[in-house]
Amino acid sequence: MRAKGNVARQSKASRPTLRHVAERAHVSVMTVSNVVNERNQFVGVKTRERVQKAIRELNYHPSATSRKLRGMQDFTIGVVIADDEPAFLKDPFITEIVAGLGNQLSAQGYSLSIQGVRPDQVSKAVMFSSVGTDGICAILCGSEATRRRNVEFLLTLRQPVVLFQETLEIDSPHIAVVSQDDHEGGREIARHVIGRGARNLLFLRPSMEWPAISERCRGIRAAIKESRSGVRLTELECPHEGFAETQSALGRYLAAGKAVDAILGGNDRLAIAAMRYCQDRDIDVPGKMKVTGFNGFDSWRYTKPELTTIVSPAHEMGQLAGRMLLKHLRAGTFARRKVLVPVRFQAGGSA
Amino acid sequence: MRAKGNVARQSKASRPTLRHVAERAHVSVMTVSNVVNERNQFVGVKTRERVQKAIRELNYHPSATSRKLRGMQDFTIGVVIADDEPAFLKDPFITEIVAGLGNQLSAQGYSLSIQGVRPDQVSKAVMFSSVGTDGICAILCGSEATRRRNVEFLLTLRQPVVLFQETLEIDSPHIAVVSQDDHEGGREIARHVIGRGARNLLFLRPSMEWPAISERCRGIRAAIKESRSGVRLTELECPHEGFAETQSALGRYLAAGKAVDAILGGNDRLAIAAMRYCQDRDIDVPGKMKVTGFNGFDSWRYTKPELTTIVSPAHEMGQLAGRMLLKHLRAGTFARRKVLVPVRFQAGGSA
DNA sequence: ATGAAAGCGCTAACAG
DNA sequence: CTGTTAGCGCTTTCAT
Repeated sequence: MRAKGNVARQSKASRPTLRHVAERAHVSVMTVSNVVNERNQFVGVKTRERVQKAIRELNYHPSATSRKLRGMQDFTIGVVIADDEPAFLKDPFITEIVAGLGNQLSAQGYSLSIQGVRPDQVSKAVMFSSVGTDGICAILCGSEATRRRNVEFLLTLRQPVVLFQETLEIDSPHIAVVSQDDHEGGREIARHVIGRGARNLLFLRPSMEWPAISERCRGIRAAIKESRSGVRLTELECPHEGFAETQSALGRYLAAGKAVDAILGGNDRLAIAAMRYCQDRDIDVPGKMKVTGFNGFDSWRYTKPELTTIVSPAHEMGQLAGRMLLKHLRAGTFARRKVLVPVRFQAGGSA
Repeated sequence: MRAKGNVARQSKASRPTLRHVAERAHVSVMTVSNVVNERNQFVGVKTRERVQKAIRELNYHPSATSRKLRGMQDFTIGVVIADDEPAFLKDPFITEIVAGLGNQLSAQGYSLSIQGVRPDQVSKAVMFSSVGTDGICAILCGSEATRRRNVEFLLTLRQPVVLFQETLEIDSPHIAVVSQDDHEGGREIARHVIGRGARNLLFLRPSMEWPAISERCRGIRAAIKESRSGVRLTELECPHEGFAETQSALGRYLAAGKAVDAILGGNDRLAIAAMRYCQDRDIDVPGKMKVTGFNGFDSWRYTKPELTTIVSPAHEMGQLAGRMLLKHLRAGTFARRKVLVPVRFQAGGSA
């Protein structure tokens, strides 16, 4: 199937190749290749100009796929985001990671391929049905068993993998984990509210299991233990993480007469829902009820009083993952298989 | 360079190929290929089992790159997001589009490649340095001249292109534009505040030029014209779109003694910044000052009173773009080159 | 039902 | 400086 003359059909089949350029410039394909790749030492000035002219006239763009096959490198990193909802980029924590990763990779000539997928469908993702990446980043969620299974699967790909916020113990030299210090974040935030007199804490967690959430909760427990006071903690699961659902779950809990003087949101969205719920019922924040969030990116500013929260280094985490992956591609191994990035406590008026 | 024995080096070089599987199963590569692609009619049952065993044992995964080259199709759509800031996925409008697109493409066996890039660097994006996509989606911004140049460039790629929210007139059968009805959205929101008595409107626009913002502004002007009243509109540019910067720009404007009774945010973030500014200075919202946003996804719920805003169909726009692109890949042309998706006015308490 | 050959577009290695 | 050869991993076509 040859090109159909000069009608610019918009299809791969009709895109010019090195050979077309070579014929047009009356040189060999190799010379064109040399020009395209700026190996100027190997090409005479006049020849180069002729070739460049042909390239322009034919509107030649090299085929990434051929280069990849020939070079046995894909110059692509794949990102899989496990999520139950189709809006897999809703969480700013995730978008910051992806943006950081993407920027880092672009700067090094790599592409980013991205896919959102249900936690139980990871191994069936289009991204893995055939492999066109040099390395993988994954943000997993779901039960330990599900995550374990997905990690095992990723290992079969024979590519370096960076996981975010994963707490499973993994014993492979080709899997690294990048996390923020959620434990310390939880500890700091609990210490803060306890220091301000709170005694009955309520932790709001999304129904979907994210390992990071459990870490935050463990941090809170650690702070309670350290305080040696009679502080109590209850966990409340908020189905679907939606605004209205969160508020009605909270409403049911409070209506049952349970004493609560601090609500610790597993993330900012949960915290804001709770705060608005209180304010709508004239429960003074922070007077009667302290409210804290987690992973403040922008939304902590949206409320009045501003949200006391933990600022996440998500963008840096993405960049870091990119650097680690590319380094593994060169070195064949990860220098560090576990990296913990510090978080920052940020006081607002809500607690 | 052969594989290095049985040590599982984690590199492309050592990944098993069809040939390895074929040797192990004592069949030809073609037979393995047939098994992998489930062309069961061409393979005997016993042979198939032997091959599957070899595949499992060697941990074979087909090479996407080879398939792409051989099939002259990349099964990949590229998304370029022009943005001045590195956090190119910060805007939920964009993430919803990307998620919608990604979901649609995955469902059809396509991958999504994504890159954020400065508006004046689009043509230098890694994504285009060599072409490994079948089609392109672009969210452009910047001046008309810049966008025009970028569109021209995209045309040289000889691929179908879907642009979001683009207002330039483009005359190519291979470029389609998907937009939400920003004009109507602006009109509705202005009509609303005017109906409630506002006479001096202030439109907050981000300093980066987005065509959609201009559309919203035009819609506002249209509503003012229709109202046949002495309503006045001023535009205020908010540098960097940041919270503090927006507030100080607004502060400077109001301090100059200009009369304003309604602030129309070009997007929700700007609106929320303005609303918080007013509330901190005891300017009653909506009593003394009406405030409206645009593109409410979640954050409209974060404020008290809740934000009156326009709900964007961004996810659907992404899905739609995906369908259009894949259809072009089959049909060689776009059925419609301009699609306008309706928006929905959503009343809150802020206006 | 199975296999051999050819070639997708590109580049490393070498020959002139 | 320029050209020829071979081959990356896969699938289409044709032969057995």
